[in-house]
Amino acid sequence: MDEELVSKNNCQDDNDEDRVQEWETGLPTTSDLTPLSHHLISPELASAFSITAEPFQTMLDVNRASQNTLSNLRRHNSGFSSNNFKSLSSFMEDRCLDPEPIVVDEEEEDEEEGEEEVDLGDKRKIQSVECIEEADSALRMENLNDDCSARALKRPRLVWTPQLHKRFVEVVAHLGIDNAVPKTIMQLMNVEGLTRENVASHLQKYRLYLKRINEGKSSNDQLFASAPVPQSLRESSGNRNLPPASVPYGAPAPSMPAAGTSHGMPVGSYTGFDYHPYSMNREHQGNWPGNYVNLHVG
DNA sequence: ATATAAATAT
DNA sequence: GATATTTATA
Repeated sequence: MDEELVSKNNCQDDNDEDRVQEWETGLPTTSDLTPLSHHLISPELASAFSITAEPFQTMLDVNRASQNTLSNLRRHNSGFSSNNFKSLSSFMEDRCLDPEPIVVDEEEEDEEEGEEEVDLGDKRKIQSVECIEEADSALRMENLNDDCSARALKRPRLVWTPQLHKRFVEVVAHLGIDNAVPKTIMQLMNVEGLTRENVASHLQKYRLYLKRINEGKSSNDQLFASAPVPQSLRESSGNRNLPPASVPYGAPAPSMPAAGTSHGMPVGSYTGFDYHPYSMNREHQGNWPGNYVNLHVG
């Protein structure tokens, strides 16, 4: 008897999904919308009425706001059919022409020590975070540089989406382990907003992962074991072109996580490096907010 | 899983 | 001695 109910619900979901899709297709694309840089009133008028203009918003801000909205929605509808969100997420994925690496504001992570202090005098340097926009940018350039550099200081926690990680792996493979150092990796990944320390941190984990794999091998293999990346992709010296979008990996011994090969999840998702059978990881359920996307590769 | 600090290396 | 990399902690 439950089945009937379930199928009914499914129908309902399908209907909803259709309608949402219909709704989505009717929406204007980003290019149709008023540019973020466009001011609704002229500066003169604004100052005449002592209206202070809102700080310039980049796509990053917009995306972040959208993420917050989504996560809030999700929180308030805990049992809600995730289809709707998937739909929404894909919507964002489709529409955002200026993708950013997904970041997430830390919230539930600050259990210990309630001292976080507002960041002041932070020596964190924003190395030429180009707020790229190939389009007409002459005007906003000035605003952008102020605002971006100022805003970039806070930098929420980076989430290594499958896409990002894939890119990372590709670049590392392309460089070869000798040249794969944080700065170079970062540059070749060419992902806006990605910092060197982001990469360094990830690289540390990745190396540990590689080590684990190689330890599992017989000592005989140990010689070549240092390179679980196909030789076709390895280059010892200069950087040529990046590997073509999807790399045909020859034989990743224990499934390489470059594409999603994890646990029960939909293909394409990625919760970390899966250490084959025995993983020291648990707590794998909760954290996958469903916001992926936004790899912007150059 | 990430970020950051501390220790080294260029 | 600044800047980048690696390692250790938070």
